[in-house]
Amino acid sequence: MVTIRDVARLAGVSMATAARALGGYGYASESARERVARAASALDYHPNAIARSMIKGRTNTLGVIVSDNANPFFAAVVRGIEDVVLAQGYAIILCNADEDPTKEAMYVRTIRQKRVDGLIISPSGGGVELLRGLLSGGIPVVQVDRHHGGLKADAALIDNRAGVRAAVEHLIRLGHRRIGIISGPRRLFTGRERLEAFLDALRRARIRPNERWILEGTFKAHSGYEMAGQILRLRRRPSALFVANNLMTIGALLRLKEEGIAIPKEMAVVGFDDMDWAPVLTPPLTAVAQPGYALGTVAAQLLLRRLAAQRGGPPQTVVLQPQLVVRESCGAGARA
Amino acid sequence: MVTIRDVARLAGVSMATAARALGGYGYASESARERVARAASALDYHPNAIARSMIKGRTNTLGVIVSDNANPFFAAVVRGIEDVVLAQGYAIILCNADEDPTKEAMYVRTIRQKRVDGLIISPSGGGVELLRGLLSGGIPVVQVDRHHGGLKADAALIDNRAGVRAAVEHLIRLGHRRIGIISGPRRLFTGRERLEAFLDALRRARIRPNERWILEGTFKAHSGYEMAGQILRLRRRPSALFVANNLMTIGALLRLKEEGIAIPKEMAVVGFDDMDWAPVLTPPLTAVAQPGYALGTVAAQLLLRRLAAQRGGPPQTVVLQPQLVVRESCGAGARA
DNA sequence: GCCGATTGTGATAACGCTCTCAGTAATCAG
DNA sequence: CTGATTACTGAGAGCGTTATCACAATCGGC
Repeated sequence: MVTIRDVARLAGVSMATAARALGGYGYASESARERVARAASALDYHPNAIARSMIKGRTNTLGVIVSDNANPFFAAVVRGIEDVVLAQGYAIILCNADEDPTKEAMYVRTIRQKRVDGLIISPSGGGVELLRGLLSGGIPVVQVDRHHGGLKADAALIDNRAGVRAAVEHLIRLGHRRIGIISGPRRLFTGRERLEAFLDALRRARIRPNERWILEGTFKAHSGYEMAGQILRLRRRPSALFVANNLMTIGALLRLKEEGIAIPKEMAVVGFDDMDWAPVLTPPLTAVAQPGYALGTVAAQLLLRRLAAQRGGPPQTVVLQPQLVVRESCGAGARA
Repeated sequence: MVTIRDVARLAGVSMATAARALGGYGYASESARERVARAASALDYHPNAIARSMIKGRTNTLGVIVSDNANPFFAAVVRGIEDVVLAQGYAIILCNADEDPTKEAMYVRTIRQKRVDGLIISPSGGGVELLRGLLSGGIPVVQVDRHHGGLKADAALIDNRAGVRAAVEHLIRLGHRRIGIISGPRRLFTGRERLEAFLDALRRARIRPNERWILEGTFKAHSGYEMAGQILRLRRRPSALFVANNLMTIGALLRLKEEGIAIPKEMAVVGFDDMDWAPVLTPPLTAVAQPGYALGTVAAQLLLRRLAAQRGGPPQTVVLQPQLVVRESCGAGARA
């Protein structure tokens, strides 16, 4: 690999001068500048960012840890982060932790060793000490989508409660009283929050929740399929079903289809997290749209702000509002 | 940030000994090892991977450049790459080039400056010189999904032609003669290849392609919507439509739905790239399933092989077979 | 009691760059 | 013509590791 020393030699100047000419800082005569540039391109010189990081104390790299990039929601978040951060010259290291605290911890350690300038993480809820370590080591951390109460770090969140409430109230408004839920795992922040909001919404309408209609899934498509099957096997079924994330909604819809259940007549369905394909379903799916891409951009902006103003101020939380997109899977809508 | 020098000082040994104790190489007495370990954890020491890379000449980091991580296909590819590569201790830097040669070039440069150990790229078709530069600089490059003929680098590809042929032959077998296509941009490898394979398949069946039924889209959902609209406006319409990627299929299906076209009766549809939600559509969508995740794992393995055996052998190409998943959107299928 | 091997230790030189500092030559004010 | 300023240059320190040496201490074999 060709170094700045080689460039300097070919250009007939010292390393220092070559560095100044290439880096565009300090003095360098026109002729020196030109000879160095010519030498650099002749040798196909590419500055070593590693060596530069060594001195500058910054890597222009950010860590991003999400649970699963193959989930369209997180893919959108990641995309949002990247778009914002790119303009400031940062690259991102992407990690999929699969909601596994061990894997997450491993990644946090790696990320830290690589001396990223900052970290955006969707915490699984496991050990928070490592993240605290990052913060006290001067590496800003921003939480996305979920947040850990005990961590004094910025967060970009979705108002899950408002989204769930809108969905459930929509069902109630359409006359549903028997409402079931396929929720996420309790150990996950979003899993808990959406379930609690669901129960809250029922309570508010003076509807007593039926335990048999509350099923805890894993946020994976397969579990949506399974849980929907369980609900269908009940003698007394709910008339409406709220599914707490995108993947489980696919599974649930598939099961309902396989069992020949008419939507919304025999079972109304609302999903959490709207997807591109929701309007092409028959009937089009009513869903709570989460602004995933925007969430990523906000998280990135929070991080950039921290990076600009060294360790300034108390943790900040930005909450984005989801939007209930009413289509026809609950009985409402234009062509219902 | 605490360095190995601080650890050494606290443990009462030299830097060299501390490094040996921590790194587990060379000699270090039991007592030294223990004192160093204690000092390290007391100080919350995290080794500086940047400094290590400086010496070792490797960063344990790989570059991944795709067109858009928000596209589920690429998200799956990225996920596949990461899963394989993680086991070998590599982290990945993710870049979205948006099929933009300028952006891609910028990323390749950044990636190179960061001295990644290797690069997996889905090339947009723009300048290939930079990639050649990487290769001649000793940094292995693996192409994924697309490939550039003029680049002597490994590639992991999908057999687009076979996939398209299977889709078109399926339509023909069901009696369709008037078949349209919403293709991808000609400047992209996959765009060209799928269109050519489409024309080939028609030719093989002695069907003369109708130019009005050949529409070039952008591989984005919106263009699927637009192009489907154009087809519907024709006086003489095709009876079947092949859509060359996942996003455009969503757009096209939406348009067909909005215009009240019955699938498959008024228009049969086959999509390229199967998606989780394809079976929940009404009717379930027939599509060519691309093994995106597997493609990522294969690309990663090719890269790891290059990294293990220094610059060994001629470029290798692995071609994965797609699979036509027959459902009911073309008129075939169990419940057609 | 000496030799060679084994075990343990600490200086110190890299890695490739940036940045400070000293020094030279040229320019300019007085 | 002197002293100060400006324009430019190169030597060299240092970022935090690893790797190479030289050297000290211990030990077994004769």
